[in-house]
Amino acid sequence: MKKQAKISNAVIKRLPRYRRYLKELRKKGVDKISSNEFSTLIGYTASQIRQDLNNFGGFGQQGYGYSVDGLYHEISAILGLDKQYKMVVVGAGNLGQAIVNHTYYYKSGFIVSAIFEVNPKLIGLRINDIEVMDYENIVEYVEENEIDIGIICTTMDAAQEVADKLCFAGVKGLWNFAPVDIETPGHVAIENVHLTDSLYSLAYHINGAQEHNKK
Amino acid sequence: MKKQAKISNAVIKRLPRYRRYLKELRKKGVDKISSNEFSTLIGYTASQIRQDLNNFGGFGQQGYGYSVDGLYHEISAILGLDKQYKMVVVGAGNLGQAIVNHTYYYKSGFIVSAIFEVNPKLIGLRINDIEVMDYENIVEYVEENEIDIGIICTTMDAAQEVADKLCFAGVKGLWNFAPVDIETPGHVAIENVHLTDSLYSLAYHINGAQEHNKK
DNA sequence: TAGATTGTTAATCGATTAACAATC
DNA sequence: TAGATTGTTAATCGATTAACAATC
Repeated sequence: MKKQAKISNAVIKRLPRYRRYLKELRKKGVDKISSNEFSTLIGYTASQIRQDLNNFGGFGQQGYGYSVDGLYHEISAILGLDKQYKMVVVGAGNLGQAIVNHTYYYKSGFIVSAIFEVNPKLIGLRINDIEVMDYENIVEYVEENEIDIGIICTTMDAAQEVADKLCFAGVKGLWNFAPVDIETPGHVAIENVHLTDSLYSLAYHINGAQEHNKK
Repeated sequence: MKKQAKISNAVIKRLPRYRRYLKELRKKGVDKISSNEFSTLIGYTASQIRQDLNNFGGFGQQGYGYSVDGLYHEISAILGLDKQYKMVVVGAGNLGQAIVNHTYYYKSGFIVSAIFEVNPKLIGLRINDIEVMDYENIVEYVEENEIDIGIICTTMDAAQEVADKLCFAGVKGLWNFAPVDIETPGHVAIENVHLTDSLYSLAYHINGAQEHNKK
């Protein structure tokens, strides 16, 4: 088995977008699409689309294009969306609750199996029919239930310690919403979502662009 | 006034991170920092730090380094965080509510002044002391109150129409959480936050990397 | 002044785009 | 077969890193 060259993160970050557009096309009953047609729709160059897809294999057919349904399933498989993931949320605040609901609605393969909290007033409650458990028991739970993903919705201060515990307990990935950059051992994937940073870059674009001239 | 070269989005996206680290340093009472020390801390090369900052002006002092407090304020100003922003949230579901709370806690300059909904059961309620209003009245409200930012927490189907209305009513930027790519006229800034895409790229990193060999 | 560290130019690296041969 | 469109190599572009002169 030939070792494949590492695929750049820029490519990976485009895959979910390809998939979204393919899903829509599929819903509309479109059978095939050429890289040129796809380019017009999605806003990447046709060249980039072909390059991106060819990182994973030749999914198209010369003279014809790409099968919408076929490509949709290929990309889903590449992303690992043909598998199931067991997740725990840490922090039952507003954001934690929203994530529970959000994923509940949209992501069939991503199952939130428990929520962990330190606040005794919240422990024992059910959010979206998922139990809020005592943070004390998190390691035991994650180990026993073979949890894949930990979702960190804690304060900034607690985040790294929570991450360390989750990694120790054996999760394969962390989805971090706390406003710090979480560090994980090399074998644990990490996706930092910095909502505040996102809002700040929006603020820049609203008014910053023309005001900061050098000299 | 010399026209400045356009600053790449890669640079802009790093600014909030610089600011976060500077804020921490400031809290710890650190007065000055060299690009080398900052590099160790933040994980960018010293060269990149100096390049990034010099897009906006010479904030450092040769032989000394950068003033933590000074740089913190400079970056804040570049991002436009010395200004206030009036915002409306569209969609009072879980995500909308979480955003209201989230920004309420963290962002002093970003004020949510109303939430808009189509569901009559929610209209009239108060979330975090902010009124939930009828979506029917959104254009009038945004115009009269000179709202700067619209936050879209609707379904995929409604998102673009909501965006169009907000742009028509005069917002300067949109923060979109619906899982579609929103289009705006050139003068309206747009920041798409695709949480689902983020989760999917995490899934890829959990298991995808080694399984998709070509041929 | 000597040492340190920036600001800035030059070199390198990586990602995107263009071109075209392969092939359906 | 001829036309279309991919897969892939080559060219370009932009972003990052290295090097060093300027200067505090």
